[in-house]
Amino acid sequence: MDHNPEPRKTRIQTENEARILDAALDAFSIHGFRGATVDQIAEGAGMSKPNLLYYFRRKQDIYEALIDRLLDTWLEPLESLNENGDPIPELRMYIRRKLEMSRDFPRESRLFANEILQGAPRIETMLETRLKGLVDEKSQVIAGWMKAGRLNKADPRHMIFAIWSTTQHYADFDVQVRAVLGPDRGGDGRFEDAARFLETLFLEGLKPRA
Amino acid sequence: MDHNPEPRKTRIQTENEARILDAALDAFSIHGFRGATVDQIAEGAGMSKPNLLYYFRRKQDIYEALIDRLLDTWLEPLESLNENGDPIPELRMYIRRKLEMSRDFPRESRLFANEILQGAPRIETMLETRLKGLVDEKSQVIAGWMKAGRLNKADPRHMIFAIWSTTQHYADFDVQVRAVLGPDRGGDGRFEDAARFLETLFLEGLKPRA
DNA sequence: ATAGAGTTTTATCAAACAGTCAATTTCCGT
DNA sequence: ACGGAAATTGACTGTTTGATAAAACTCTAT
Repeated sequence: MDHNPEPRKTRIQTENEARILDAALDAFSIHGFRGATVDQIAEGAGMSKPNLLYYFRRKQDIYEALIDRLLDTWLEPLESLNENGDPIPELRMYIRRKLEMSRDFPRESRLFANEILQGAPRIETMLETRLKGLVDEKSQVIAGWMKAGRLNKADPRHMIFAIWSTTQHYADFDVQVRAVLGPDRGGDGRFEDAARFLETLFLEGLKPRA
Repeated sequence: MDHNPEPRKTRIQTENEARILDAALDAFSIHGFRGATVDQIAEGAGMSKPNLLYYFRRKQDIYEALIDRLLDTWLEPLESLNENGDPIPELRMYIRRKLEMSRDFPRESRLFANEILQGAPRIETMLETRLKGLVDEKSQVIAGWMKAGRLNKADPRHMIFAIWSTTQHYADFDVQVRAVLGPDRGGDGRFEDAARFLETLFLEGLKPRA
């Protein structure tokens, strides 16, 4: 019995949905849900507004499709934090991967930032269930490492916040970062400089050993 | 000669402008410039839209007034970083004050975040001049401390980014922070927990001395 | 108390907005 | 090549939005 007659997608449908989501990512990541317009997205996707609305009936449907697609990718680095690995390389890896995501998917990062800034009206439930669940789980792992003396004792949850904020900063506040660094240091090398700094910060801290 | 006949403000004018700016801060900090509406601000300020536009002729004028008022307050903590003080207490103080600003002025922080997220079209020049100038100056101070062996060697500019991002995270991503911490740890104590963690992170790092 | 500046409201506008509809055109398996 | 499904379009609707004009009202200094 075919109880889930998932309508198979045509070539054109697949292509156009991809074009729409890409253009919508441009718009929503900069202006947020309310600030972005359907006309703007349609123009970015190279099609008329009615045609766009043939694929996504409401503006909100586009937005939700984007958020859904984003979540798995976004949480994957934390999910793959391995309890049985060495704490230091595990942490180093996590920071590096989060920073790479800021470099490679800045629009996705900004979309997420915009949603949270606006009070996360559309993903609040997900924050309280899936995200909280994941952080709770990984906090236990980190707390275990700390108890075993393999990491300095500190609040694991705030540690995760610190990794999120420092790495996502290079996507969300990119304009500011580049303005402050100037043309010389603000080029492509800024992510390597950031990686070096964050490794020092998170592992060694700033106070000399004395 | 009175070449700048600054029109002195009446009582009503002073009161109403304050009410408008307060309501506008609510709206712009959540929805950004495009997403916030004049009607919404007028309602928040408890007056009709034409009345509001009697005080600020264009929506953009309200926004710019807010940004102007914000900037001095926002940069003050970094400005007061004292070259002649001890590096460790100076850093500790700077982090603490930035965190207090996130706690006491979350709307202002979100307004700023929204502006940067949107590519900072209205303050780009200021970022490249005033902000860059200040960061350049204070980076020299920090670099001096590092050269003297009073701080671990690291990129001062990225160090400032790290302090900005970690502290502002508690204002800009407040919804997420509270969702992840849950009702028990997400209460008013979260800023003290954050302060403790950030002090450990920035001074000691996470790798045990061993 | 009153004149004039300062304030508020009613009515209104054109543009931008999300979304609909019927008619047309394109695509694609047979 | 053809028929039906899929895709596209232009014309349109009702609403929201930023902004204006003019008339009516209120405050305050004299």
